[in-house]
Amino acid sequence: MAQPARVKKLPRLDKRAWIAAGFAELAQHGWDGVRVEPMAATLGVTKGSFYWHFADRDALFAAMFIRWAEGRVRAIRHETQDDADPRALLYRLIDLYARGPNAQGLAIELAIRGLTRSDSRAADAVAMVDGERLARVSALFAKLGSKSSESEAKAFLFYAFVFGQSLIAGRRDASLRAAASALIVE
Amino acid sequence: MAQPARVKKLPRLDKRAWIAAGFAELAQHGWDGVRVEPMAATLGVTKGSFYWHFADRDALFAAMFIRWAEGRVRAIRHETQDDADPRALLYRLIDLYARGPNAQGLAIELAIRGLTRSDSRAADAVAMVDGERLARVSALFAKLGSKSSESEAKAFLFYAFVFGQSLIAGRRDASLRAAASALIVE
DNA sequence: AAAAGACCATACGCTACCGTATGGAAAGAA
DNA sequence: TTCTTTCCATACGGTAGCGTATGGTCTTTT
Repeated sequence: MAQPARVKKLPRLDKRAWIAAGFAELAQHGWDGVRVEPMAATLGVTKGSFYWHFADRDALFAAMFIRWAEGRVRAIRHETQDDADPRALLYRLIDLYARGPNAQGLAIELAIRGLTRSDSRAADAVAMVDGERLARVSALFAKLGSKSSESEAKAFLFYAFVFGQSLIAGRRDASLRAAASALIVE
Repeated sequence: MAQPARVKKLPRLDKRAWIAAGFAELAQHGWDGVRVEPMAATLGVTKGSFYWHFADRDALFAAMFIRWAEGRVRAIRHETQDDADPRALLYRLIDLYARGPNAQGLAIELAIRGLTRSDSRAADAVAMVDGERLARVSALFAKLGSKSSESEAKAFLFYAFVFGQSLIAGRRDASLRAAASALIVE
């Protein structure tokens, strides 16, 4: 009596559920944590489920790359569609990636970027996302009056800063972050 | 006849050799690649050697954190001691971390930074290095005429950009990188 | 030369996974 | 209901790597 309780009733998982579980592990323990049997345990199933949905562990990785890229592109388009006040939007974007909220998503992004050297599929996904981001932000800077070449440079600087800041900031230096942001946006 | 040749004669390794091998693996295959038995094989010894020098695999990690932090701090002091032309020095620093040269060191740095969330020893090492870097670069900006608070913000922006750029740049966008660099330094 | 210490080889037990094979149960179609 | 498809459990065999135990071989000291 007293089942593990980890599960509501009958899981009946699909690919999506496994991919989501993969991202959860990736965010917390890196690629090292994305292992079939432990994930099956936390999902309340056995690996029999996994190997029905995926050929092998690597197939899950591939699916995660694709899903991540698609999701990111969609999110970026959504985040940048309200172009009433470009300057305010830029500040909001910085906040969006500033460690505090969505540490999850940031960890995932960094983990995927860590593979770009060795895994071409990861590199493709990242290239796709970066292309979308740079195009969108570049457009925002153009709207603020920059020339085409300058807006591209600013967009590059913008995103390089956003990611770099997430790497070096220790959660407390909010004032430093704000001051540096102003240097870019203003 | 025809030994494996991987080794000159009698290795007789010490801690340093193992740590160096650890960094080599880390740069190429991430923390996943830092495994005792495979490393022993490429070093031409057996793991008997490893477990004489280190208590366990984790002890190697700890040693790597410390060595990395020390080496980085030393390097930064050396790189920034020639303060004749601060502006030129800043450009040189950017080049130093721009993917092309020293992809090795960059991969190591990113790998270590990837652990800061889960491993406090890695977090300590990174904090130590960042502190040194920010202090040094901040001093450079001060020398260029910035006020204390502003020079700190610029230093923060500078290093955030440097690392972020290494994450998103695809080796070819040298012109973008140059334009963005000018936005910071000038 | 003999003893002490530093370094490594060999061999072993053990755990954590991977992937496969096969037989069910659950859910939908006929 | 019966058949079919979809999904999962169970049970294997296999590998890679961790850490230990023990004895051997250099190297240095006395």
